[in-house]
Amino acid sequence: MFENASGHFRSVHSALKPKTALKNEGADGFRRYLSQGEHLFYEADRAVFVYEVVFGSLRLTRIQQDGRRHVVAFAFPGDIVGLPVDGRHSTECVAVAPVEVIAHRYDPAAPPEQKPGLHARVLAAALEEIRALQDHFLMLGRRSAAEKVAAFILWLEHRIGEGAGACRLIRLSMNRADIADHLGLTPETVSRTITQFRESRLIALDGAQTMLILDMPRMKSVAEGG
Amino acid sequence: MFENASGHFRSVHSALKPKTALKNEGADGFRRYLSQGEHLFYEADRAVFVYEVVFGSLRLTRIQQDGRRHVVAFAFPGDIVGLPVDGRHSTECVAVAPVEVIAHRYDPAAPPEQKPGLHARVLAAALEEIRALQDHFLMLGRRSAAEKVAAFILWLEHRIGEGAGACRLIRLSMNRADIADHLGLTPETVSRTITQFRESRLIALDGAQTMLILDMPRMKSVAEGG
DNA sequence: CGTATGGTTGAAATTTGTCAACCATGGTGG
DNA sequence: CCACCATGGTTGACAAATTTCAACCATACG
Repeated sequence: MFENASGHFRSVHSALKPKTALKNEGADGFRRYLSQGEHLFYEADRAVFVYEVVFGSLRLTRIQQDGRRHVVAFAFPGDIVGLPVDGRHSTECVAVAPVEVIAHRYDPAAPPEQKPGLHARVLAAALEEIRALQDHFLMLGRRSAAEKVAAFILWLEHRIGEGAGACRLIRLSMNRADIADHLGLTPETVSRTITQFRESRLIALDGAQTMLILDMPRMKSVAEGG
Repeated sequence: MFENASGHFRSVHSALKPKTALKNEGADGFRRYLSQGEHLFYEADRAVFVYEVVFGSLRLTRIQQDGRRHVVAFAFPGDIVGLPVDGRHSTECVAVAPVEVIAHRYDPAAPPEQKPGLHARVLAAALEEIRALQDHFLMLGRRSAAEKVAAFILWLEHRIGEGAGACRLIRLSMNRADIADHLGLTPETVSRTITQFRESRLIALDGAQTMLILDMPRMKSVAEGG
């Protein structure tokens, strides 16, 4: 259950900056801290704020009538999430790891002169997100499971990869089901594909969440269907 | 070949409004006319204008290194295409039917006060496009070919459907390969699926490009995996 | 009327999904 | 401090769906 998440991150940060978060509630640029599993917002919520991710990982999800879920995107530090469509959020947003965001009160209908800096950033974020979504299409379109998973690993590496000697280290904050719902695969297929990558020494794993890319060039070639 | 497209639409419009198109070249709000197969812009072109579609159908495509193609979107009257990312077009844009657009000189970095109306419209278009792309994800994610094609037909109906007695008429301006590359399927699978729909009296066809939806409720239920 | 393009159909092969069982890990409670 | 349990992850065998490759048909245009 989400509710019993350890919360140690949250307590740390809440302890450090609780007054900021509380006293600025409703104002501009205040911070919010989420522990794993907590919602930042829900689909169809009235959108009052946009959020700048400072720390952690978020998952943006849309759910269909029949219950099927689609993970539209993952967000990492530097991203802006919560762009409104017709004044509402078009996805739900959940922390998949402890998160810190800055909330900015934002109304796309308001005159841009009012907050020129924020307005420009939101527009840039929107245009950038369009490209990211288009990139994601190339990932979902007629591609094999191996190509999809390799492309996803490379994208993650690009966003949150850490150096590790000659290799690159990725800490996966999302689980296999999240990845599957992002790539249009089943968790079983994702798992099998990762196993194949491990058996062919493309990657190494330490537990399920820590991945080491052993051979970047080959990973790139797999992602491109080589 | 694109080059030998009939051009009769173009000639009509060029004959009617050639001076407007020419004398306003470089200015704001001038019109452009394209015949089938002509490019409005190419991927990675420097983006100087955004285009408001007045008439016709456009196809937005991204191409991968290995030559595989993805149809990111189709655009119809009322849409705005050509939103820049980092000052460049992120897709190529081709007319799949004769097209009329209004070109607006647009620089996202310019102060919004300069063209408040256009700026607001572009932002709204960007936010709307994000939702449309997210919707499209639900279409590409783990869904059967029948669900994808049905959802696409319903979307087309919503955008360009015409009344036809109790039924709804759609004039498909794109070919089967375009649809396939949009849905992440092969042209053969698209064709087979449409044939099934016809055989089960969900739709009727007049040639390959004119489709009549005979049973909207059932079409909706197929799109949702019913 | 012939040709080219796009569309359709068929049969076989491949991939992925499904269902089920099993394993690993980490947090909880004894 | 250790055992247990729950969750998520992995693996296997089978079924289902889609792709592939090939041939054939229809339509529009020269």
